[in-house]
Amino acid sequence: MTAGAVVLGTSGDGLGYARLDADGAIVEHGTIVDGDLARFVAETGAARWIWSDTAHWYPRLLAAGVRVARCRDLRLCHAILRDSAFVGAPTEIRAATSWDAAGEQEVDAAAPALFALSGESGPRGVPHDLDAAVAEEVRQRTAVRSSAEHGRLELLCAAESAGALIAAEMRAAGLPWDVAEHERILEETLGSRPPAGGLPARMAMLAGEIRTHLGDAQATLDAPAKLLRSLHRVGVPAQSTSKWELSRYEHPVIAPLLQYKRLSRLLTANGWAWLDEWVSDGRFRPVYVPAGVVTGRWASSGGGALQIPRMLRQAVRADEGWTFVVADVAQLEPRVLAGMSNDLALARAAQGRDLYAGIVDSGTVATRAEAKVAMLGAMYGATTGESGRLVPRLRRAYPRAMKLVDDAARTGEQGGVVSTWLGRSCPAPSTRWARAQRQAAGETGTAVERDRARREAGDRGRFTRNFIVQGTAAEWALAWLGEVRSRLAALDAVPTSEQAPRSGSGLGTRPHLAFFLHDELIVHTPLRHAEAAATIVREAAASAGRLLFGGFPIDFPLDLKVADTAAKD
DNA sequence: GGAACTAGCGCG
DNA sequence: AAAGCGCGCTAGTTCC
Repeated sequence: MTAGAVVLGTSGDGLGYARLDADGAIVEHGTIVDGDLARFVAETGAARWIWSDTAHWYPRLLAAGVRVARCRDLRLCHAILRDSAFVGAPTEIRAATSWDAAGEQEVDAAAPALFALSGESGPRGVPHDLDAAVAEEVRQRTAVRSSAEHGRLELLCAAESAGALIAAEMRAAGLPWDVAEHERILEETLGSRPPAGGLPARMAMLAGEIRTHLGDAQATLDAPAKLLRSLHRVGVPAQSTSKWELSRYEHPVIAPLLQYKRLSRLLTANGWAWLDEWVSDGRFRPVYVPAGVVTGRWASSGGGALQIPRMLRQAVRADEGWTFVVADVAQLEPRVLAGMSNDLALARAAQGRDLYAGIVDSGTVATRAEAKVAMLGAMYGATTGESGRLVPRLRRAYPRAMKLVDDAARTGEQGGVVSTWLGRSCPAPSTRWARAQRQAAGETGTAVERDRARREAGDRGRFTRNFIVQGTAAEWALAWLGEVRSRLAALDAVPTSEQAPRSGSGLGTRPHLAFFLHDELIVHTPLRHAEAAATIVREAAASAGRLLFGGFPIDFPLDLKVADTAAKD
């Protein structure tokens, strides 16, 4: 049983709390002795903690070894409710306030930014004081209750808040990273580590080869415009230096150049400098930014956590005595689309393992590759090429699903707002966009302006078309993640001898989430709990499907493995 | 000498 | 082949 809802915030010179009843009335309030937040939270026990910004409050709790089961992140929920088309009539939540501020990033638990410790809100940050939090919580409850879709909005706010907890915990725990293995990959691929400023051996060799073919010993390889001119001089009429473009030409310079670009990418994005900066004590600790993407997907800040290249995944290595459960959802977005649109034909094609194979089996297209490119085209708004050619076949086979994305595109083109399944709405178009559309419609502008307006309308249509699907997929993933988190927390702690001390904040006493990337997660688990953790990950996927789509027969099969590395096969 | 920009490529 | 959505990051270039 929970002890209800408790708001935390600064109060006077210190910290205070306020316990709320179901109507949002304060039933008890007080100050937190000595500002000892961690002790207060630990002693209060189970509650739904309501606070301004998880990134502000939670890291210091984790640093003290205190984990909470549930919270309400007022900043994140404010952003959802403020913009949601599911919140009807004008409510206070729509008024411009300091709750519109961006969140705090990174609060390093070991050395917090000054403003993060002071209890004051940061520059242009959300307010952290108790009174403001209580008032905002009441506004949010009113907004949710006033909605005809209060069930969905409540679900979304709960999932979003759970995600905020997870983001902080995953940073605290870190992703186990084998520095020696990473260095082995670097040396094998690039050659031995160069002195500062130099090029690794294999890159230097390739550079020499390329310059020979370019007939210019001084040729610059890292500046696209200059490289393009060098290529033109030796008869390669490329329009850009992108690898797709270059690979179309036959010239002895192409192969070493493409290889050089590949190695250069590894060196600059994930080379030795990256290791030095981002991996310490055997952990990669990125800053996750919940809802950092307009669709509700997470973003990350620093270290490129969401872009770990496949070739480095074998450096993700579990602690001794521990292992990973690595799982991703097969074709999450089209499955979510089937659920949103109530498209039983698409749901039937999705039943079992491979949705694209199901589309082929239905006779809609001939090959799996065609099914994939057609489905991506439908969700992204492809109009040309093979993808654009195949989309009409999907329209015939899955009219309900296709109507949903086509309608979303039309709404967007006309300047309207679309929403995800649980009620996250896309931003309204900019005033500049709207003005350009009005002028084009009134045929007052030049032909160039009208062309531009038409193109921008199409851009926005493709955005809103994709928004509903990508955003709902993000909601499904949050529900999955939240369920995994709470069920892992209920597993028994392992004996001290089997714990992972480097998974900070006491998270190393039992299986914990270690990584999340849109439709994939990694659980770091003691060997003895690996099977239980795998079962939880699977069952949580089914649970997330039911939470969003009730009894609608769409399943969410996982590619799941228990392994010591995160390498993809 | 730094801010704002582009090109290119990694991830889903 | 690139196309059609959403990102972050680095290096180079341009502009103040």
